[in-house]
Amino acid sequence: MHDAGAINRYQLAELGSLLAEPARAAMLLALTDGTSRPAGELARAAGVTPATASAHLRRLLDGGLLALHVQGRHRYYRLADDRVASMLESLSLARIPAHALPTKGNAQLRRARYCYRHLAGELGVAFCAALLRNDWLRTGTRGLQLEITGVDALASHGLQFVDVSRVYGRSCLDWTERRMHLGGPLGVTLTSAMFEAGWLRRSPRNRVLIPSADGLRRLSELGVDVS
Amino acid sequence: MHDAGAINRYQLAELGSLLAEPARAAMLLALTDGTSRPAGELARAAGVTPATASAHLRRLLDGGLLALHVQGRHRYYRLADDRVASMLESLSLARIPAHALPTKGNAQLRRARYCYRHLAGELGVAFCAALLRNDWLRTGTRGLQLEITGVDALASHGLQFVDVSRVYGRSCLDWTERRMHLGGPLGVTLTSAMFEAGWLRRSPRNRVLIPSADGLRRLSELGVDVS
DNA sequence: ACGATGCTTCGCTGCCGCGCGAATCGTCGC
DNA sequence: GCGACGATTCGCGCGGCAGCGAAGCATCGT
Repeated sequence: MHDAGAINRYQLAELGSLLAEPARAAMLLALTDGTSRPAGELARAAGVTPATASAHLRRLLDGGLLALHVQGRHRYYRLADDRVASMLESLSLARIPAHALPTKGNAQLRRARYCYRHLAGELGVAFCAALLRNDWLRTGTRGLQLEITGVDALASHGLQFVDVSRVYGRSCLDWTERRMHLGGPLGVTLTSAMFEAGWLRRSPRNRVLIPSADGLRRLSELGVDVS
Repeated sequence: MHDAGAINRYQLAELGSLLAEPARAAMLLALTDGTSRPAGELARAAGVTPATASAHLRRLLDGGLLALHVQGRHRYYRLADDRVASMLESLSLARIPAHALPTKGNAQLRRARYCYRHLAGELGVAFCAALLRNDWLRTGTRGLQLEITGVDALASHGLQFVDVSRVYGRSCLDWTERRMHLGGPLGVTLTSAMFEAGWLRRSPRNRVLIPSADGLRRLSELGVDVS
């Protein structure tokens, strides 16, 4: 008996074999932005025929890495949950030499981007830091939790969202910043609220998030370093 | 050109195939405590002949997951760096159902354990939280950094260590706590200092770390919640 | 110098699984 | 209903690789 809760060799090997095929890896990477995509599109993304893709998708589904949503004759696949997403992010990080991280270019992507439906990048890190600095976010037993004071502060600056007293966040390591930001259900909730408040909008082409002038002003008022 | 810094499908698949074999997975898991082990021992741990183990170890070495230290006729393998270790930790986390995480039993292991040569578990999380709460730890551009005030505070409570002005830490997600603690070179340095100060000692059998009464008192004085 | 020990390399066998085309199932549009 | 379309299942060929035993190489002990 050793390390209850720890993964065993067979579970790790099973997980590895799910990643071990370039076609499956491509599918997973195509889904890291949190979108749901039909099987045919994933087949094209992976560069294999629909028949082959179907077999791969079945394995990923059985392996618990994907979730399925059936709509008419389409079958939409997405990452099973945000733990799978952050696993993929951390794997990405693991394979990149540390000195290569602060990439030139891609300034927009470094600035603010979508990381499985929550805000990441410099702005995401700064937002999370501000929440912590003001004691609006605390680490409870079940994850990161927004304090009442935080809810009030965000609301007073025009950010409206549902009751988050039972919504928990997770710390998510950022692959460009190598610093923590707010993920999990709480991160998704707050990011969605920013969309609705017009603070942020998505780029149609990639994972870049574009803050509005109003959004930046509001964030700045909340103590977020938007420089 | 997309997502500079992100892993591509072939890199992810290569990484996956390294994990995909139970024998290799067993070897990696046997090394997650940060030890170096000779090839023969790893062969026994994996349940394969030395010949087979040698081939596996070569692949892991070429893949950048292991490092090698030759001493006489022994060849000692260890995890290449702590990014590999935290990658393995995050993979473990990904495969464990959320509701199963707060495991009964293994109280000692949940309490404090070795995570690739730094302190993890409840005590690790609480220690990191205290550092952040007192503004002794800040997130600089190159990683987590200890402030002068933090160095002084720790020193005044009897913790002695080398100059850490250029030693950076990384946030490391904990698989029992699901919360951040301090890893990376800085985490290793501080944990080593705790060993030398007699605050902690290792269990000979597993990854459990046992705090001394004096260590708990010192940590408590530093604002760490040791309850 | 000699055998014992730890580890690697070589040659071989067997098996797993990827990829495709063809066929099948289910749904949508007319 | 009927064909068109998305997706899955089936059967087959082929490549890669895990596993072992035997042999080779380096080092330690005496």
